[in-house]
Amino acid sequence: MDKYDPIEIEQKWQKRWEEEEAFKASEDNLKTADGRPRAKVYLAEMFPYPSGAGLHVGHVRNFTIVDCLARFYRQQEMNVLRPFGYDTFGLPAENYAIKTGISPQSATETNINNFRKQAKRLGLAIDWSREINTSDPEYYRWTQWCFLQLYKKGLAYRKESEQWWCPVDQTVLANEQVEGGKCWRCGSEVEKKKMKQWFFKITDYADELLNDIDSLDWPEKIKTMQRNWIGRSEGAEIEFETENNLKVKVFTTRPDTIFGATFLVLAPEHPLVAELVTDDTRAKVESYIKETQKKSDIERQENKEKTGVFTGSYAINPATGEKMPIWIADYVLIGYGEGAIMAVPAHDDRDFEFAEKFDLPIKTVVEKPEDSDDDEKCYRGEGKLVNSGQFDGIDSYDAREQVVAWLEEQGVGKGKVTYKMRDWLISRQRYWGCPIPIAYDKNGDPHPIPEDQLPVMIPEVEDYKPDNSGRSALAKAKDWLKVTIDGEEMTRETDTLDGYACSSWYLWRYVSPHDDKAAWAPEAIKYWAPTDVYVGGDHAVAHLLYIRFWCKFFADEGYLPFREPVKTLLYNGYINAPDGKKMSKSKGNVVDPLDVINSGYGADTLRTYEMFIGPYEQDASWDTNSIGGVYRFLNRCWNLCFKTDYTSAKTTAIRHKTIKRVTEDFYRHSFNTAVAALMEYVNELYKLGASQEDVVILAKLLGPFAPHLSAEMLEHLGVDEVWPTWNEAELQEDEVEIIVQVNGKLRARLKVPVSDLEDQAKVEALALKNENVQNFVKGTPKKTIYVPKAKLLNLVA
RNA sequence: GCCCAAGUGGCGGAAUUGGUAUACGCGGUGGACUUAAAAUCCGCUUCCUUUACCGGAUUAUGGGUUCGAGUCCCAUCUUGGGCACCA
Repeated sequence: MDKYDPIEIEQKWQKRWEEEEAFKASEDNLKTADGRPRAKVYLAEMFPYPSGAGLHVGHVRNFTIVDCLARFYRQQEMNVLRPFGYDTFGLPAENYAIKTGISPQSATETNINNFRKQAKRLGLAIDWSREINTSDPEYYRWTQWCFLQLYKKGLAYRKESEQWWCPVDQTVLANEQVEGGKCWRCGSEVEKKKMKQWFFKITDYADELLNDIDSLDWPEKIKTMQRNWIGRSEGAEIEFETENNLKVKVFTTRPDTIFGATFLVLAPEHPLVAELVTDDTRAKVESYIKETQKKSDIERQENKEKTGVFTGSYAINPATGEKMPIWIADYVLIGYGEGAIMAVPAHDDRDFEFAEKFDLPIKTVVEKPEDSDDDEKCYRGEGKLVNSGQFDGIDSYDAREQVVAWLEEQGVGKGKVTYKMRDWLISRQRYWGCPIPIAYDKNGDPHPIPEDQLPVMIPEVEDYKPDNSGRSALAKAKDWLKVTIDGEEMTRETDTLDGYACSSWYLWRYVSPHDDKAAWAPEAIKYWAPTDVYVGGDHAVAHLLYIRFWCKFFADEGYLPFREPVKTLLYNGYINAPDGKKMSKSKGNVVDPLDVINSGYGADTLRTYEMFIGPYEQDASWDTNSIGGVYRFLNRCWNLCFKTDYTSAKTTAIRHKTIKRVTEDFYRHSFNTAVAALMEYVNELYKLGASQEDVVILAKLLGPFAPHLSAEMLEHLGVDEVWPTWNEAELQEDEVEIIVQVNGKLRARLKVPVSDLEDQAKVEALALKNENVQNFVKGTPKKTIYVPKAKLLNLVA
């Protein structure tokens, strides 16, 4: 070989790694070759959905981040688990089946084979013996087992309610899957539909899910989104009695303002509306409710002009004894709190707007402090209470607790915490998902499928289309529908589980992927889990909240010895097309990573380029020119090893400096600057000449980014891959450069021997002798600041 | 509307704790090699002034703290993200 040939080198090493099963992980691998203990590290990317289009440059970035870390830790002689799998249930495969008649099972298999082949071309340090696939019965058997554990504890339950329904995908959606009133997958406007559906009771864990966010080493952005999603509000539930002796419960975060509550507002869907409406208001109320139902949720959100009607009934304010008219309005949402509010127009924008429009009384009960610069008509802040009976003069913030205690004494209210987060809707009226392991008896009551009858297999059908009755294509498998439990004939559930259920536990399956006795083996989970570093660029709320929920649940059940599944989360950015737009087939601006490899650049160049493109957490645009620069860099590395005679140049300091920079950059996940440091190192070696030791270090440091080239170089040099260490003492050059500033502006650079660095008098004298420095100082400086650590002298003239 | 993050050359970006702003790469440009081109190698490349040195300006804008500010503080502008009638 007289030229760097990435294709040849990569084929050679990929074949060898495959034959040697080089990245097989074992929990018995506890000691290094020379007997030192190995620490474990468990790394994973968010496993991909294997689409027919194959690998995308975004996958490459995601996988390479994990791979760089995995190889870095391997080279540091740690015991690394770096598995891989496929998230295969979902609509694309099913829609493809409806269109072509090719079964999702078979399409998925084709896609996985293609994906695996492509992933292997990247030279990933994966333990391929642990590959998992969520639509494999060996896997979803345990997804069903997980469901049954939740069911046993009452955390999987069935409830009839209004649900988001996607008319195009013909299935219900979880709240987390509705984005701005549209389906997360197909983008069509969702509707509300009343259906009996399965839920997971994630709200039982709301408090813990919220509190534990603080302790996570996750990006602040994700943590904030999760906090907002859970949306905890502290306040009170207050009961208002109506004139016809009905009780209306409301939720408020401002019980301190109860003396200012002048009317009640109920959501149009509120169950008490029918009883509150009077004969002379009935027509108006009914037409308003009808109008509201017709309006889509998007319209309701967009048009914030307040609308509403009076029911004709009154309630009594328990604090003041005053009569309060009861209204209905669509700005009050049925799904939050009690679906009803006490309106305090003086201190709430929405209530204020409503009161102005419908001419309802506005009563001030919180005094705006004199120094407040709030000039809104309606004061929302804190202040002294007024017009509030025995609470007058108390600060509104302190009054909250006192008012609640007082209401409690009278039996009309109590403190309450409310969350925006709802329970997780998991039923999907689709074929290509994990069947819910439930059957119904003659009365329609649900029974769990016994664990020894798992898995509930997905039946083969001819036609994958859901019918418009709201049932999945599973309903067409007539024989499959029948099941006998305890001698009783029953009918199977035809809904399948939300795909997010399947991905809520896969990180634990990886530790014992072929175990047929348990979802995960207790010893293996204790050794490997939790996941040390998890890398992905999607699912900030849904998936990343669900795995936390399941983790806490299974910890409570004694199956997991930890309560958070992921220690460090790296949230990587997208790679956009060269024009800065999202890559998409329709725009024709997609860069295919396999094309990049096959064009002659090879996987090492692709990997290194994607790590060099910018900070991993930022979006980046593909640059066809820049990748050439990375290829040139790897060429120069190859040349230093295979085409250059070694010299005895003085490179010790730069070599140690480079080891330090690259190592520290890995610890702070600054991959782009680590590559830059290696580039600088190579440039220096080209200038000064390289010793064999210099090239050995280069080969080792290159390992995480360009593993094939690194392996080729190490083999040639006859050394192992063990990560090098640096010596602080070797970092010092003989001579150092001292920056001389006058009034903070750079005026000279002085070369002094290292031994003089701490000698301020000597450095100062030398600086003052400098002609250019004298031009600005003109005599003796007024003041001198010397910072040897920064190699900087500042003279104040 | 509310909350958060970010603004650095022609471009992607670097500067880890307040201490040499513009590392590294792209692009551009000059040279070597070559009959020629590609590839490769060696320079230069923030802007203004200058043959050059020296000098001046510059991290969105305006102020402030400091011997010293891209970094800290205040205000303004712009961009991106999240939330959005959640009582």
